[in-house]
Amino acid sequence: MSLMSADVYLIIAEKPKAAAKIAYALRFKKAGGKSGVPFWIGRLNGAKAYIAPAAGHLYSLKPRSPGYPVFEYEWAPRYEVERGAAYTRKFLTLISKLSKSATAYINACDYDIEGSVIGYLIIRFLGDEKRAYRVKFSSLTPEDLSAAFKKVSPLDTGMIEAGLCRHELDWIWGINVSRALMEIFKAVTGKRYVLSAGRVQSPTLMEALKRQNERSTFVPEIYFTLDVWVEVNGKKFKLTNEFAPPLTREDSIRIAKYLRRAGEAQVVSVKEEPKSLRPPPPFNLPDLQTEASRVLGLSPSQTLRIAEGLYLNSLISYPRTNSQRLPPSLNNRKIVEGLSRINVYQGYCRKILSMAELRPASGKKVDPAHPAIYPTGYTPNRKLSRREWRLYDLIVRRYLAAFGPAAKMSYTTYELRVGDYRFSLKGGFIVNPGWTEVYRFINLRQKEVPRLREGERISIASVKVVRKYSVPPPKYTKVTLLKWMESVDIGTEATRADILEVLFKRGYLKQGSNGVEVTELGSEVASLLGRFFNEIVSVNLTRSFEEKLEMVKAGKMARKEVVKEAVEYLRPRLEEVKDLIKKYRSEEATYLHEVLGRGIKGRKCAICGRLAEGSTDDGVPLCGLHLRAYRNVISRYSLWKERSGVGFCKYLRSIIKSSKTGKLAKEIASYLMREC
DNA sequence: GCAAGGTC
Repeated sequence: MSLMSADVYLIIAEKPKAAAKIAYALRFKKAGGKSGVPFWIGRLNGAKAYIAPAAGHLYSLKPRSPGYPVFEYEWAPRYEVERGAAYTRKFLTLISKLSKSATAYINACDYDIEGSVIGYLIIRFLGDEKRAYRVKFSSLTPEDLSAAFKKVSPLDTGMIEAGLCRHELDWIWGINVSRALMEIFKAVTGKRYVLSAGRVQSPTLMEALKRQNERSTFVPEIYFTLDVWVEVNGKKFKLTNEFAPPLTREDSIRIAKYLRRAGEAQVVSVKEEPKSLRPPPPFNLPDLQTEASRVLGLSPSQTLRIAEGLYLNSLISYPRTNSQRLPPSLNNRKIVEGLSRINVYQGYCRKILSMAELRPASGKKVDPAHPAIYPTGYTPNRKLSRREWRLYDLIVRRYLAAFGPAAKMSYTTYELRVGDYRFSLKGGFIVNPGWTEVYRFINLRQKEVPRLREGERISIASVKVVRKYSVPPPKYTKVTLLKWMESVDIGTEATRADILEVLFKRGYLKQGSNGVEVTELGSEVASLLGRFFNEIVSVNLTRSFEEKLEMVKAGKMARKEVVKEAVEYLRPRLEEVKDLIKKYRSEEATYLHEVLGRGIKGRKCAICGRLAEGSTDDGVPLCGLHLRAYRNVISRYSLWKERSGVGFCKYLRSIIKSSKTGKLAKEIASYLMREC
């Protein structure tokens, strides 16, 4: 549809930077900004028009009552509801002022469900829903934007309803379950303490706990293999075994004897091949967070915060993006020229500028609203802090690398054999560092190998039987947990790092020696949630939200109906928790203690004192986790006996000594050692 | 105070 004639239009953008791009596309002029919020004036459809920015959500859901269950809420300005949201007030003030002379409203926020809600609420509270339009664009380029404004639509009711529904569902689940947790905590400990649960944070906590439990009850497998070294011209090289490890000690000794007796290996084939390593695509936020952690040791949330600062200083593009592609319209030559004014990049920039065409590498990930992260080419007009500079440097180098030539390596692979046993020896060197010259955070592995001919025989210097242990799954770090969230598609680019920090703030997670640890509180909260609100610890809650929201968007289900379903689901569970708490208070019942794992009634774990869930073969009571560790310790022994021939007591001593064995498994082994 | 989602 085209716009109806109106005297004055008010165009709402999602944020100041987007407003500026819309203004540029529509040739509007910047005005005001005295309040700290810029706006633009121009003409649209022959009539006067304003463009005013929001700053993301300006409204938020607010509870109508304390306590729980609570299903009464209303939309209110964010500065009234949230601490630290005072800055949103000036945005509302400006829009409200401009709205007085406006007679029609255009929602020009990002074309997704949140953008639909952001614009809609502003129009609902400060404008007029009945004289409102929506523009739809897939990028913020002048072409897309001016086309979008030539073909405006009525308000996108489906998207708005789906968006409102998402907010309401997250709110009623999150607020109610959080309040229930706090009430349980108070009943048990007598203390007030802030606890929380939510569709994204709780499955993440659960995942961290699951991994921790796997590790703490882990008992390694033992196996045996061979280390074979050859000697060429006085230099020793370790061979790679191209056969499955023999596993048992007995077989390994037998093969070792055979190899020693043979004394030499024959070169079966020689392969020399060039390998070319293409440059990586420019950063999206998850890639930037991963690399900033690896190279600079920054946490994902620190990276986002610093990147936001660089963005607000116009040094880099919008960082909350999932795209690994640069837009074709981007003037890369101009950006590289800009960067060449910074000394450290000058040499490499010159190389790039001498190329006839600048073609950046690009990845598979796309983002409808924003391109990959790139430097704007402006030089910093203030001194950057050390961290800012290092992150900026990482982004610039990654961007420049995208234009660079491939890195060239030369690899040599020898295939060797001794009888039926096959080995290989590989090495390589850099022919041309290519893009790694500028993105120097990559260490191309160079390894020296001797010069050998096919058919040549070389002497075996040594053969050793080595004992190996399998390793537990790795501890999560902030980065790998964030990647897990990404892999199961919960949270968004903009929120994942913050939600992780919430888990730390609540005291559910803490930074351990080389990764994330779940605290006692974290694991108790997780077990409470699993007992009373099982859905909230699973990623399936997000999946079911997505299905419902799709239906709301398509008009197949009403928002009210979806919300009602959630209320009907939650209400009885919340009442149940409330009743249990009452019972606990009035009758001194021990149930909540039990739920919290500090039971009074019943048998207790012989090792940690928690309520027992089972017992050993000799009838010793154990809690759930120690029972799991016990089963692992017992069941692993047959394999150890088969492969190494050790007796049970020696086995226990070995697993107690091994760094691979989990803490609880060690406790069980120590307990069992009493029989030795 | 509590969610998750935007962004200064």
